[in-house]
Amino acid sequence: MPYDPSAFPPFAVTVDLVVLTVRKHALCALVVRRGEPPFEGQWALPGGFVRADEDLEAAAGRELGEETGLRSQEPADDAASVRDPGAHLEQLATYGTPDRDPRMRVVSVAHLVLAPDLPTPTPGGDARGARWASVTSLLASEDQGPEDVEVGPLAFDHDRILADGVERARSKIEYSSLATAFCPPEFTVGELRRVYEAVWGVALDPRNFHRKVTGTPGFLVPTGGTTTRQGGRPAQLFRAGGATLLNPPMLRPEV
Amino acid sequence: MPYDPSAFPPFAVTVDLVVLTVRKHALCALVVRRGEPPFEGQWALPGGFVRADEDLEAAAGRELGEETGLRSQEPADDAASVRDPGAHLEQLATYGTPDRDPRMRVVSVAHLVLAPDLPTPTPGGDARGARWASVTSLLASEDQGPEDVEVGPLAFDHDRILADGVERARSKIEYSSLATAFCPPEFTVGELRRVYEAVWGVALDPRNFHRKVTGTPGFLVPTGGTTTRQGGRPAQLFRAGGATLLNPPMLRPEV
DNA sequence: ACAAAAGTGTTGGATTTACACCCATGA
DNA sequence: TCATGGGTGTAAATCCAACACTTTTGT
Repeated sequence: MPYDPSAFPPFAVTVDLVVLTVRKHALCALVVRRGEPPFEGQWALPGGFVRADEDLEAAAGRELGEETGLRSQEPADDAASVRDPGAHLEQLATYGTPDRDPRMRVVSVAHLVLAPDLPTPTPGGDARGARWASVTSLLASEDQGPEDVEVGPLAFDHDRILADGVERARSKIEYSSLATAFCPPEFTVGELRRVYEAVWGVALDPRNFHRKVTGTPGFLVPTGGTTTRQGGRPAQLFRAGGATLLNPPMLRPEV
Repeated sequence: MPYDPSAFPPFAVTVDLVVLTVRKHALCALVVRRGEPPFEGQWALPGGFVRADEDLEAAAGRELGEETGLRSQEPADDAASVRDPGAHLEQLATYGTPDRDPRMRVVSVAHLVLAPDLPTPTPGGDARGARWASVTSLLASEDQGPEDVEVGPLAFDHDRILADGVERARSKIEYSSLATAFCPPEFTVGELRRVYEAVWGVALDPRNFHRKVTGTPGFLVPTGGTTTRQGGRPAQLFRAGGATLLNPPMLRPEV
């Protein structure tokens, strides 16, 4: 088939963001309220158009900064991760069903962001209404009654994008050190365990968990400090080590 | 930021295919020779434009059929998998670096296809020049000398897309039953083992492999027949069972 | 003293690995 | 009979789940 650059069908390309964090022992996602039709007033995932000369990942990072003030840090530049609450960013999947946007043909490249709990309850930036909502309430709203009435079904196909992102996060922390992206720069083993418990929605044995993560070489490096911010006996503080793969993987208990 | 549908930057959206199969104990990818500039005469991954009213996965399936005559079979319709050599198709990733195509801004949604070894050595269809090339020769051509001079570096960023697809296939057969997609409808345990060995490039213990795959409930279902097409003692024939997840996973030996 | 969270030790069961050994066919 | 691949048995090493038990703080 000969290639005719002037005859390609025109598409709009956007990035949508599944921004996840752990707050109060629950997995939460960032949602924004739409200011214009379609789906005006409804909640949606943050996102926006890719600019004409902008890389996809750069567009996702830009939108992330505009909505939350976060900065993604994929290649961890030296000690930048200490002074700045960075976040993990990766491409999730692309959604391009012809009628997913009633106005025009839009292909959206969704990205997944894992961020530590932010000091600001409501993320700042130029976002109109933005809030954290627990993913259980967001994902349950399709089938069951309105558990959290404030956020109904999300706009467009964002419920599915969110579900895909949550599933990706749940499976990826099994075999990688990605769960540390939910933690502040320095954290305890117990705090890391509560991340796993929140993301998976299960209870883990603290003793076995401790042995597992401290026994994997390169996964955690002790900083020397301790803290009692969780109460009880002082706990050692750790930073994420260089190891990005967790082998053997963390085992997710049966549901 | 107000939404102006008439002002979005125009993008071309394509699908590119990483079609993998196992031939003669080697993992091979389908490549086509480009007939026009840019990269005229160079080899590339098969692909093409997404039509104005076409789903992304449908576009990938259509291109697959045009290039190979294969049909994807994601939702395995009853016994269709028996009479037709189906193939596994899934979305891989999206590539949209601004200058990846010198002519215009092109965002390509790459898909991964795993297919059984086809009876036709050179895939038919409307493809000009199409051939299978071993991924080791394709991926080695960047660094080392031209091991297989006929296929040099691939056009555009297709070397990277291919590498991502191969890595996805290698990791996914660890914990899923996806390796059966490389096999004909009925196959032996030894044939399945040779798929793993070709994809991973390692040797596996035939006895332990046999116990592992036959001992996982729902993974393989015996058809009752036997074959001696590999020589030696007749081997039982199996079909892929309903189980799509392999737990505990197949362990990939250290390299 | 007590509660709470952090850690260590130990034991039984499951899984993996390595390899000895037997089975059924074609040449 | 021999080569070839298919398949079963078994013992050592390893890994994981469960839980008793000790440590160190705040109240």
